[in-house]
Amino acid sequence: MSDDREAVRAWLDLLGVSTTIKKDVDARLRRGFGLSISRFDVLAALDRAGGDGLTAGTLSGRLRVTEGNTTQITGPLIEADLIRRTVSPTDGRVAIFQLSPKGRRVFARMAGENRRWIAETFAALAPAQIATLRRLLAALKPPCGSIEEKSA
Amino acid sequence: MSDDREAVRAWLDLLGVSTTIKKDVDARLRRGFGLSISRFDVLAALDRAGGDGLTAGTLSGRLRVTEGNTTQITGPLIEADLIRRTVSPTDGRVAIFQLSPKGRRVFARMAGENRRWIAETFAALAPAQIATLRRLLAALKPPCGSIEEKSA
DNA sequence: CCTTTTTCTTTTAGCTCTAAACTACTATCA
DNA sequence: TGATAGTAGTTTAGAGCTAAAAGAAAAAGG
Repeated sequence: MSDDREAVRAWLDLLGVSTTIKKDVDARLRRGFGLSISRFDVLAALDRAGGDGLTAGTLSGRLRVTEGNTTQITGPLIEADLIRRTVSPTDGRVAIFQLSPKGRRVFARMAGENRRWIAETFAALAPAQIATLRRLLAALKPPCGSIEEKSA
Repeated sequence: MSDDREAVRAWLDLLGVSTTIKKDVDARLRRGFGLSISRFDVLAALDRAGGDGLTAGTLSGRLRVTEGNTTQITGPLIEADLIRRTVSPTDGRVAIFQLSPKGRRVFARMAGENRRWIAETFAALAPAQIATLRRLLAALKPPCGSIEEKSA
């Protein structure tokens, strides 16, 4: 009963903190680089995937968004030559997204700044506390865990 | 350095968990009551505020959204007679939003269900762990804290 | 008073996201 | 092969959000 209310409070705290930090990160990325956090996430996923890039479906899975959204969000990034879109040579249905050289450079700068900002935000917690936080969050995660994707 | 990366991982965990839970809550509220989480939040804020309701500005502050968004989100709720909008008798610029009797009934049912769902989600954590989580989140909060509003 | 400034809210344009309909290509199997 | 079924992406309509411009009422200053 009373535990239920504490759970709700924890949920509101969790949502509030993540929303606030997300808005802050988004504002910083826009001011500093003219790119939203959503577009930054695309660059991050492709950078992490390496030179082969990702298919539209896999990219959508990594970003946890629908494929329709991926189509939309990649458009302006292609326009700006930050990423490139090609069709798979082995399957004409499959779109492959890769970072362009310019995209790789831009992402490197963004990622560095972003890491500093996040570190500042989390400086209020000691390393051991961050570890504890991650452990608690992991316990909450199962319902969304284990999303399988094929790479390339 | 390495701490920076741990902070980034913690941030990604935090955002991922809250996004996943939020989507789940939103889907449940839509299926069960035909209202989005955003609209539910409006009802919750007005319920909590009591019979006098809240001004548009205060409501926006509580929901942490812009006033433009409040104007938009309240429209369909007024249409459905879940809330009512009146103009302050003492200041013609001020809009006052209040729960309608129907809105109060609907919110009571929604809140009960919602509390159960949240409790289930957080059942993976013991009460002491939930307390720890809240403490850690509170430490992260300062940048967004202390938003003052006048009620009624 | 009457103008000017300030405050509160709404409107507008645009971004992010989803669900569902649609298109295009591939795989199956008779 | 050639119809049919399945899979990968795109398009579209609409919700939720923001920033900035616009509107309306109140407060301030001469």
